[in-house]
Amino acid sequence: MKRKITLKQIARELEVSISTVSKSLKDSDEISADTKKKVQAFAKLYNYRPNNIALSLKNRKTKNIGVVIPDIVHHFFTTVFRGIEKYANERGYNVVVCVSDESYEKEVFNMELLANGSIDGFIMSVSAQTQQKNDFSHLKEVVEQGFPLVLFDRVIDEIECDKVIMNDEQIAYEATAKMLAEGKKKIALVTTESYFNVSEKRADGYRRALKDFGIKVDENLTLVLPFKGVEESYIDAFVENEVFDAALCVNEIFAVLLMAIVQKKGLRIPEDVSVIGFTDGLLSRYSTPSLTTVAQHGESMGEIAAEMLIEKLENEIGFHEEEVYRTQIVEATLIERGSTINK
Amino acid sequence: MKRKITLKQIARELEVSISTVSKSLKDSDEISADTKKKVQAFAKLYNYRPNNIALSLKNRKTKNIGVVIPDIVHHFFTTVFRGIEKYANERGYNVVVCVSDESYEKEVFNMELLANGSIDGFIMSVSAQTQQKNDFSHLKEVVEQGFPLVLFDRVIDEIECDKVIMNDEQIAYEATAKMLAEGKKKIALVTTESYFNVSEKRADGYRRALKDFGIKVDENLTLVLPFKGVEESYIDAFVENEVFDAALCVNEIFAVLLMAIVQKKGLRIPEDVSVIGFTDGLLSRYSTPSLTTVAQHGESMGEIAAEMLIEKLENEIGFHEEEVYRTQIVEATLIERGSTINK
DNA sequence: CATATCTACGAAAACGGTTTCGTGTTAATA
DNA sequence: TATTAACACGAAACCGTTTTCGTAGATATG
Repeated sequence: MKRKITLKQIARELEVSISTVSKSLKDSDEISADTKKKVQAFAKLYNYRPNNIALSLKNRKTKNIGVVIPDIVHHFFTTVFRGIEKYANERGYNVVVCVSDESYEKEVFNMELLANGSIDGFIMSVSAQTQQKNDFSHLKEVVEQGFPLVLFDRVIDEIECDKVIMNDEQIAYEATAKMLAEGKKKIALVTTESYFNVSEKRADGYRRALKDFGIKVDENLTLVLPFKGVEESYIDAFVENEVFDAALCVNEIFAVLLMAIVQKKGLRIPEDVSVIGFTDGLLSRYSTPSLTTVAQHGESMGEIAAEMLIEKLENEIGFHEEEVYRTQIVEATLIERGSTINK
Repeated sequence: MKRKITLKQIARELEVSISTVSKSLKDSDEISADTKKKVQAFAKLYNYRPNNIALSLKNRKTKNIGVVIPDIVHHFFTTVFRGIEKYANERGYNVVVCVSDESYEKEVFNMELLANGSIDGFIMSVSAQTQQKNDFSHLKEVVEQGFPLVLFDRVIDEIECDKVIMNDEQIAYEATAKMLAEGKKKIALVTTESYFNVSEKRADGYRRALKDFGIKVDENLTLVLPFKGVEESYIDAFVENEVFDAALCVNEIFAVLLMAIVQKKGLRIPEDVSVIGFTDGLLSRYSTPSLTTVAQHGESMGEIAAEMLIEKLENEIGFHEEEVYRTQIVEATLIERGSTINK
C-alpha cells in the first residue's frame, strides 16, 4: 500500500519547510525560481495531489453535492441525475446520491447523514411518503443550518428555496387539447393518488382543457391507480365499463398498460382510442404503436438545478443582502408518435 | 446561517477543555458522571454532531464509496446502483457516483478526482471506450495506491481485484437451448461489437448450445448492431434477407425492435419466431408480447459488490498476509414470458 | 505524617493542507 | 558606513476531531 505523498514528506525530503513546499506548488512569488522548480519537479515525479479532505476541512467546503431522490431505477430521475452530474463534474463537484426509496424516514436519515459535513448543498425531490405526511421539518432544518437547497419536480411550496419544476398544468392542457382537436370527445384521465402534487397539476390541466372545449368533466372517466403494484385487472375493469376515445396518462407505464388492454379488446390506436403519456422513456419509444408523450427534459432540469445550487455555493451573499430564491420552469414538450392522430 | 456547533464551542461555553467534551460524549469513564451529564445535555440541546470531514481526516477513512459507471440512464446499471446504495447505507457509507458516459477520458478523470481522498474504495464497470482501447493503467494505479477495487459486469481479467460477474455464457446457452427444445432450428443472434466481453460470452454460450444440439453455426444469422444509435433499417434488412425461427438478443432494446419488425412482416411471436432478450427492464415486461428475458439480478450484484468492498475496507489485512481476491458469480435466471413457447 | 494510588481533567500532537506574519540575509540607498 | 528595503524562507495558527500522556488534588495506605 503506497500511501499518497504529502507536503510534509516532500518538505522533509527536500529539506525545506512545509510552507515553502505549499507555496512553491502554488507558484507563489515569495519563493525563488530555483526552489520552486526543484519542488515542482519533485512533486510531479511523485505525482503529488493535495488531499481533498484536508482542503475541505480548511476551506469548510467539500465540493460535494448531495442528491436525495425517491428512486433511482426510474427514467425521469436518472435523466435529472445525469444533468446534475454532468454540470457538477464540469465545475469540479462530486455528487453523492442517497435514495429515499419513497420513504420519509430514509429521507430524513439520509439528509442528516449528509448534513454532517459531507456536502455543501442539497438537490432533491421529496419522497411520496413525505408528501403524504406533509411534514417538512427536515427540509426546514437543513435550510436553517445554512445549506443551500434546490428542490425539483416534487417541490414543496412552503419551503423557501430555489426550485426547478415543469409546467405540468400547461402541458397536460396542451396534450388534452391536442386530442380534443383530433375530434375526440370522451377523454379519460389515468392518474395516481392525489397527494402527488404533479399528478394533481396534470389533472388540473386536463380539466381546464375540457372546459375550454366545452366538455363537461366526467368523474367516471378518471381512473386512479395505486402508486405501486398496479394490477392489470384495475385497468381491465375500467376499459370494460367506461366508454372513451382518448386517454391522458400521467406516466408511460400506465399508458402502455392501457394501450395493451385497449388493443386486446380489438380497438385500434389511435383511430379508436388516442393515448398520450408522460415521460419519454424507453417504453414510449419502443411500444407498439410508439407512444405520444410528454418529454420532461429531465437532463435540463438537472443541469439547471445544479447550476442554481453551485451559484449559491460560490456566491456567498453579503451580510445584509436579502436571500433571493428563484423558481425555474422547464418547458415540457409533446413528442408526437403513433398513439395519436398526427397531421 | 446557524453554523453547526463544534466541540470547541461547547468547551468554551461549559468552561471545560475540548478533550473533556469529546470524552464525555463518548461516555468515557475518565470523566465524572456529573460532568458527563452536563456535557451530554448541552450537546443534545444544541444537536451536536461530529463533523464528518474532521473525522475523515483523523481516521483516514471517508466512509464514502466511489461508484464509476458508464451510464446512469440504463436499467441494469441503476439496479446495480440500487443494490450498492442500499447495502452501503445500511453500513453507514455514502456513495458518490461518477458517470463515465462510456468515455475513457472521463473515466480516468473521474477516478483521479475521487482518488484524492474523497473515497475509500471503488466499485466500477468500465466504459466501452476503455474496453476498446484496452488500456487499464488507471485501474492499476488506484489499486497500487491501495484503494480496494471491485469490478462488476464489464470486468478486466488482467486486473487483480474482487469481481462480480454474471454467468453470461451459461445463461446464453440455456436460453438458446430453451428455444432449440421448442423445436426451433434456425436461431439468430443479435449482438453488439465484440469488444464488449459480455456480448462475446453470450455469443459463446449461443454457439455451444447450437453445437450441443448438432446444429451448425451459420454466421449469416448473426446480426451485429452498433452500440449506440441503432437504425431500424439494419434490422429490417436482416429480417428481410435471412430466414430464422428464433432469436437471442443481447439486450432488451434489440429484442423489442426485432419483435416489432418481425410482427410487422406478419409473422407471429412466438409461433413463428421465438425471441429471448437480456435485461429484465420495463421494456421486457410491457412489450407485446411480453419478452422472455434473462434477469441479471443487478441489485444482488450491487449488494455483493458493496459487501466485498466494505469487507476489504474494514478488515485491513495483516502485514504479511497475502491479499486474496474473489470473483463472485451471480446466477442469472430466465424469465419466461410471451415471446417464447412455454409449456 | 510521608508515600502511593486514584480520580478527573487538560495540554498537546496528529490528520494534511493554507496562509499570515515574522525574520535573517543580502542588496540598494543615503 | 549605517540604514532601509527586498528577497526567500520558516514558524505557527487554524480547520474539528481523537487520543495519549501528564498532573493536581484527593484519598488511601503504612
